[in-house]
Amino acid sequence: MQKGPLHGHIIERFDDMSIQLQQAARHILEHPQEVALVSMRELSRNAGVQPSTMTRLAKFLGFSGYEDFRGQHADVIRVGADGFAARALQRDGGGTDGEGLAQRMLQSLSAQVARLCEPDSLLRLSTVADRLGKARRIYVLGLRSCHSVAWHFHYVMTLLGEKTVHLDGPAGTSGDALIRATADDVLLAISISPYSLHTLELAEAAREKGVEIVTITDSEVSPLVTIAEHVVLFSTESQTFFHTLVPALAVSEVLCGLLASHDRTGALEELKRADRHLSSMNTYATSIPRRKI
Amino acid sequence: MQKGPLHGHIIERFDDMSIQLQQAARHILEHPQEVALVSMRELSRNAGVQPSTMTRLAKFLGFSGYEDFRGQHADVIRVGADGFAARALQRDGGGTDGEGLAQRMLQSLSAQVARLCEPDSLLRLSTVADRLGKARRIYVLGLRSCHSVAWHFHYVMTLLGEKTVHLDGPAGTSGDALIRATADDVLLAISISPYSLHTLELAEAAREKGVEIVTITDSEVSPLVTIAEHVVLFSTESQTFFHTLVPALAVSEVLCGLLASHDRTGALEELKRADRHLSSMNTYATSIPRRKI
DNA sequence: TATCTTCTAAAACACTTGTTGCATTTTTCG
DNA sequence: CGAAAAATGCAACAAGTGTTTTAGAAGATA
Repeated sequence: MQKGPLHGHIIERFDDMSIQLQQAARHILEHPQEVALVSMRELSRNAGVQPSTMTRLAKFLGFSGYEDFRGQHADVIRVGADGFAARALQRDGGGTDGEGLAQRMLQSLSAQVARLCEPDSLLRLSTVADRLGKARRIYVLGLRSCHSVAWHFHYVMTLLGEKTVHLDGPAGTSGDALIRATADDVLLAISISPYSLHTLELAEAAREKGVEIVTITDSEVSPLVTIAEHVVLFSTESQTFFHTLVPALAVSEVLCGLLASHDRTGALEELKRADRHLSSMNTYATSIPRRKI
Repeated sequence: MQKGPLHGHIIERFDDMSIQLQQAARHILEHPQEVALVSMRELSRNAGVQPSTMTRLAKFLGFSGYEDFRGQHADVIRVGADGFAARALQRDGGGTDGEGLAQRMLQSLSAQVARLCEPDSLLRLSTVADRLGKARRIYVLGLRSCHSVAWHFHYVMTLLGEKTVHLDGPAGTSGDALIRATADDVLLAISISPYSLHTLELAEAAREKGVEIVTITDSEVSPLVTIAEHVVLFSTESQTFFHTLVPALAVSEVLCGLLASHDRTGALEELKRADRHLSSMNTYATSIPRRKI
């Protein structure tokens, strides 16, 4: 039984309460969850107290009213679900309104990434990594907002070899690379709600060619789930009007990491080759350019 | 996140639901606890659905009404609290070596995003957001691995208007858009070590035209810092051979959020326009395609 | 005991809740 | 295309919510 800071607060002030208030408080100490789960009137009935007593108790404890009191209890339940989000609750709220939003966004993103550590997620991740590792070739498909994730996955994988093909040609040729896809290949499809129609069409087409589908998507009821062999889920919730792709990118990177760790020596070999090539192409600034002006 | 038998039940019947029912169900799948913790009307508001739809969903799932439905969810929370011994088990849980790496990666990523909440970071973020907000136009530059971040920033911003120009033309035309850049504009340059030479060259060229540089980069000694007016830093440390871009993407999203919040009503207006256009173009799958095979 | 203060019970209040019937829109199918 | 059916939004409803006010009961003080 979890007992938030409220628990201690109630005990502290217990001795100063009137008999009725104590009776109400005692019942709440024994059934903290019920505060959030049932109505005040029902709670007061169960506690053998008048409804008004509950309001008085809430105010006695320093809340603006019973609804505030219940809100706190609800929060305890919410964060109790995954202890990581507990940190998100400890917002000190300082700073300008802009900084407040930024802080809320970042804390929520951090928590969402942490939530991917659940056993179920981890299992799915390693399953998918295994499947991708066994594939002859990996076709990577992610349109619109998911382009960033798809491309990043592809980019990292190109450093490790040439297993991946990015389905994102210009001039509407996105899907053409699938021409030579076979049953030995896998399509990694990435999409979030609202689901791009083109992604679904291409995935369906690939499936009909016998290509196995693996998907990174945002919900159990994503249309991709119905046609995919393996699924990894992530959350897209954000404090803003648009969906976040930070957890999705994290998933993508983890998959890259797992794939690389399957064949550590081979990966290192390929990396060296990429390094040599890129430096011979003068791609990177090897030293910080002195200011000439 | 605990997901009772209700979870499976909803998924099972999901395909038979109408669109509105699906939207409600989707929200509940993602926030099962909220069903018990907030009122139906508030839940429906958060799900973007009419209150009646919730009642209908409950009945569709075989409950006598919404209150029954909520009761079930409350029960899940009640028993979940006691059976938290199970959660302790999943903490260090053995798992395969692959899962170990995944877990380490995710926890580290989560921590790195959380570290962006430091006051210094928050201040830089809001400063940069202000500067970007005042610019006539924002040129966005991110090559190679940073392409994903640059593109995602640009993509989100296109939903809000046409302030941004993505410097990423095909066939080596990346920088051409800078032709019409003036001192009223800002270049948002994103780069990590090893720094792409082309990025530095373009940034330098822009600066000579009087364009102010704002950069999202990985170090105080990044070459971009020397020519940039404002800087936001993030970490790229990862448990793998490649650098992570998850914190960078988080920074980008926060900037988008801040920019949108500067002009909330204008942003909403633009969003509606984008919505109308995209749906008229039939871009998204409005319903899950029934399996025809 | 008389008086004052504190506490409790009950009722009235304004408001929100979950629900339902109806008109309208959208989809389906002949 | 047009009729039938399904799905949706809207508004009204009764019931229940948390709160406040009131009057009276209980207890303390002198």
